[in-house]
Amino acid sequence: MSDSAAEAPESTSAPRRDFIRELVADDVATGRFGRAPATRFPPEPNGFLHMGHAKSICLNFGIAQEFGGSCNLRFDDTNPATEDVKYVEAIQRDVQWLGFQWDNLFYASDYFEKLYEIAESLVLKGKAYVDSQNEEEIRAGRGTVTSAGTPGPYRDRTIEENLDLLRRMRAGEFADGTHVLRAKIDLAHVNMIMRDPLLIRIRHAHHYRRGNDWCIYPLYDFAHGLSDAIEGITRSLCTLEFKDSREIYDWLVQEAGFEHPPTQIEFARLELDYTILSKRKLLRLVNEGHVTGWDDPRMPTIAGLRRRGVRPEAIREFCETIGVARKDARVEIAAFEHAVRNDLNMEVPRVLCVLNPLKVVLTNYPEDLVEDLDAPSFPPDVPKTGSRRMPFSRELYVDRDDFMEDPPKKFYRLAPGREVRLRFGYLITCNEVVKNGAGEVIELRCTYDPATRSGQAPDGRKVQGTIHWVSAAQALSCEVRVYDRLFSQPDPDAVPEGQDFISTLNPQSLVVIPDAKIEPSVANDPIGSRYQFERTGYFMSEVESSTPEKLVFNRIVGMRDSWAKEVKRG
RNA sequence: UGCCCCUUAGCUCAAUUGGCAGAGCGUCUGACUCUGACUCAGAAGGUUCUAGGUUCGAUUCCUAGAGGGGCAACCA
Repeated sequence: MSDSAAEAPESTSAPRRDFIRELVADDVATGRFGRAPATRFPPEPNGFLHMGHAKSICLNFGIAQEFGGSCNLRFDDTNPATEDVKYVEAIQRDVQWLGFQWDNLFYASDYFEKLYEIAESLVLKGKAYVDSQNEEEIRAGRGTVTSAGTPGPYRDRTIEENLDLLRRMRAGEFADGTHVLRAKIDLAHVNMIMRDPLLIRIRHAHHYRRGNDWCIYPLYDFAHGLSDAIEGITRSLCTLEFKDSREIYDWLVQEAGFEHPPTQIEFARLELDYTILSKRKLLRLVNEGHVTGWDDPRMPTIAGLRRRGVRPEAIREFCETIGVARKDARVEIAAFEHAVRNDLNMEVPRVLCVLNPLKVVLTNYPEDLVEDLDAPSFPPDVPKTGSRRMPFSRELYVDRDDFMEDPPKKFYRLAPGREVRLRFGYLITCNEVVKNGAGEVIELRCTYDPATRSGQAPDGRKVQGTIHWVSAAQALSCEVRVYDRLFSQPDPDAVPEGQDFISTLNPQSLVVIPDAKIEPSVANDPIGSRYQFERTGYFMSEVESSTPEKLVFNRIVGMRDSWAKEVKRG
């Protein structure tokens, strides 16, 4: 102990400290809890995990890792009406996919007996009573934020009577809603939550885990802190809206007699531009068919992001950059997209894919020649190696966006009389524009310079533009699903009276391109492979619907596009 | 109308606890480039919500006010 300073070596790369980590570091330094830091991630299994949960997961599990503590996964399954085993399974899969492993897997529903014992002990101490008023009467008796509540007629029942009633509640003698167990605190308390909060209610319902063997269900305020205490949690991290619950949390763990009980710390929940992070609202999107399911690639759920192609590394990095504070936070989607690109940039191979094909015929290229061009799969600044062969021939496809008949001056792609470089290939010049009867451009007739196979002109002339292409005969047809933000405005809830977030759904959030053309080298890659389609974005072959015969790709995120900004500016 | 929380750059967060207000993202410029990507360099951007007070000195402490948010489910 004399050399305690040596036990806490200074880290050269100290993790970013937020106010919670400061507290935990202090706990460790002072030995406040007499045990290692212990956290928990406590979802209710009534929906899929989303980015907001990811923030909480990274915080709780991250603290455990950084401070040599532990983190439990606990299902707060105290409401039989909303919960389901399918959510339990999805949540476990998502937490692990994010890269975290819990020290213990617990269920609040396993604590029902212990919680009941605590309830009896509260009754015995005169700290809780059975109230037999109905819901309306209880609400009326609670008063309002500006006026005190008034005691109901059952508040002064004897301990014996309360104990008898509570036991009979448990035995299933009473119907739903006839009785409720309440803490006996203060009906005039300034904190509404402390006005004799409800502890236990009767629910003759099927619980996905307990079946029908239990009929009195603890409410959140009663179950949560005591569950934390039972598990030996030190710091119970939750979001800001539970601030007022802290008082009942402390009251209960103290009345229940826990030594060095956990304490609650609140932080701001995450809000992200152009999407919604509320299980209730996401459930509505699913139920009303606005999306295909919880794992629709447009959903901000972990399952949706995974299916879209986002890697867990990107989510973790994002959670680190947004930090933790007590201020309501709405984060720009650009910050998330940056994290996604930043992660993928260093990891995935490059490939050429033409989303909106426009035929190019090289009039001076031999009719039946097919060359094999060597194309490195990574740019020089990515420390990975590998290359593939790209067939090159007389008929190619380029992207319609890369041609303008009457280009503005800063457009340095293809246009009549202009020369561009085909990525990994030759320099070509557009000589002729072929149109159909409707005046639409349907083909470009170009010439290539045979001396430029290296991509360089021997005479040293410079071309500014390099565009992507595929060889028409060898290219694979594929479906590309271009996903965009789910909502059309940063705050989907900011709507006029009488409307709700559904009205702000972005009708362009999914654009399906049924017949894009991709280079043939990807033909035998496993489904679920990620790529950068050069100059276009990051994509992953769709796990649910891609087949070797018909490849389907999800767009994970587009490239940063300064030309698009230029165009937008006019 | 009561109690509680929050307010620092466009956004998210820092500021060694009272000592010259910084970073990442975004924006703009430029360099580099066979991706208008990446990378690199630089710039713009601040009445630290406001008004008082304490102090040699306040983003930090105190008072009042403004704005935003939470609390009156037998949800979590």
